[in-house]
Amino acid sequence: MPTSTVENYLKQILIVSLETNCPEVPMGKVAQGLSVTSGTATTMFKNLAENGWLHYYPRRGVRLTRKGKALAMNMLRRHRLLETFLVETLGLDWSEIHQEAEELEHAISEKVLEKLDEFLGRPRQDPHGHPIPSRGGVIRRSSTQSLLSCKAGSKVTIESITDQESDFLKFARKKQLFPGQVVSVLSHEKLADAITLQVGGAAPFSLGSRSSEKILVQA
Amino acid sequence: MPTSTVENYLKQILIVSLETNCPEVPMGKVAQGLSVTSGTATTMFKNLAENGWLHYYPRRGVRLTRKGKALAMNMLRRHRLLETFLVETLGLDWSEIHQEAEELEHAISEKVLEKLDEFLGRPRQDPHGHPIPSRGGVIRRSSTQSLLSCKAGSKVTIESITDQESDFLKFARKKQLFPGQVVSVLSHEKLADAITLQVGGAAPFSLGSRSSEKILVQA
DNA sequence: CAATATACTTTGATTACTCAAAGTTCTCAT
DNA sequence: ATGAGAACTTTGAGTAATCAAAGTATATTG
Repeated sequence: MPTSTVENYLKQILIVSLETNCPEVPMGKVAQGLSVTSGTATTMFKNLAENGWLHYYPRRGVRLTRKGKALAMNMLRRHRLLETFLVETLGLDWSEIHQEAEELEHAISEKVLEKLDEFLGRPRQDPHGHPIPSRGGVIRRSSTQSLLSCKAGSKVTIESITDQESDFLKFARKKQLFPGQVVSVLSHEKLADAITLQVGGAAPFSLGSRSSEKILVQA
Repeated sequence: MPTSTVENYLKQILIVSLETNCPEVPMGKVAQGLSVTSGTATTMFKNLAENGWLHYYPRRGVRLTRKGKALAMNMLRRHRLLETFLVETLGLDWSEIHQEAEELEHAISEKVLEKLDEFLGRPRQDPHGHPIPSRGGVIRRSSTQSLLSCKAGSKVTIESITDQESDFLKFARKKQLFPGQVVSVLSHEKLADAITLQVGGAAPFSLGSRSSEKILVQA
């Protein structure tokens, strides 16, 4: 039985590999994502490799085994179903659910998870717009296009917000940036590192590249 | 911030002290309840005392401080609200919820707990018939009368089942022994250590003293 | 190609638990 | 009041996870 620390490492590795579209993940990204020192992550990687969760290529990175990926996918499923429950059923705010789910995902059993999935009506995506893996670990491929890659004059639909920071999410909601919303790109100044948007009839506003990268869209 | 181990020790101490109606709890009962060796519990007690959760009287036992009791009550509240949720909302079976709640109670935040309480309609008791402490840590006094103390010919109402063992709970349900049920005591043979009951129109059956002690009733 | 910077690994120590087994104190029945 | 047994404490050792700091390999850049 994996400890919750093991679960966290594997989930983080999966998240990075989904983000970068590359199955091999460097040590540093994982350590940073989990807020541990690089030495700690190295030690843990050797441990995880010994237990068959991943392959460890020193100074190069890690790659999840089938077993490791299955567990990581399951963690993502737990996390996203719990987030959905917290928003849909209990009425918590979009911006405060990440940390809550982060704790609960290690405590919920497979049986309860199944009942919860059923209770929620087997949702396909969480409140951030992220796809929820199926019980078998299959996940819908996310859009590769972010607001940053949109041309001036285009009109796109928000698919998801790939950031868990409460402050950013609060800001996004205030500006009506959430899954399903239609956004007009008024201008895109590559050199100024800024993109100007309009959502619905509200006043136009600008986002820098850091922020617009976090918003995935569909044409 | 207390670890979940600390939470478990304090909750166990509270449970024993409620059961025995005595605020001072001997080491052994706690160690046994938590399935740890007596040495482990002793070490932990010193630690808990140092951190102000309880008073430790060597070779005599422990007594929760105000702070310790507050946390323990809160754990009981979490546990019982979660059990209620698992049965009422998700439809899990009465007999399988204890272990599930045991894990979740350490992971749920105060905020989510509040929302859950509201969602459930602020229930006063859990599926086993145990009172749910209020947010302030107030708890309804449980009945001191068990089936064991009932005379032949009496007719009583079940208040609660004070056992978490899945097998016993399954048996109890099969025999229609659950909170709210009315039971007739047909005979009570002190020497034979047996009590014979009838619930509704079903066939009478007998319980030993171990079992009948676990069923609290109101006249 | 050497110097440096970056990314990673190793080492030694710490914290929060846990157990087994040896040692101590207390109680109570003779 | 004493000696046996129960209940408790102490001791020594182990596991899982962590960090800081020192060490090593690799890439980049002048």
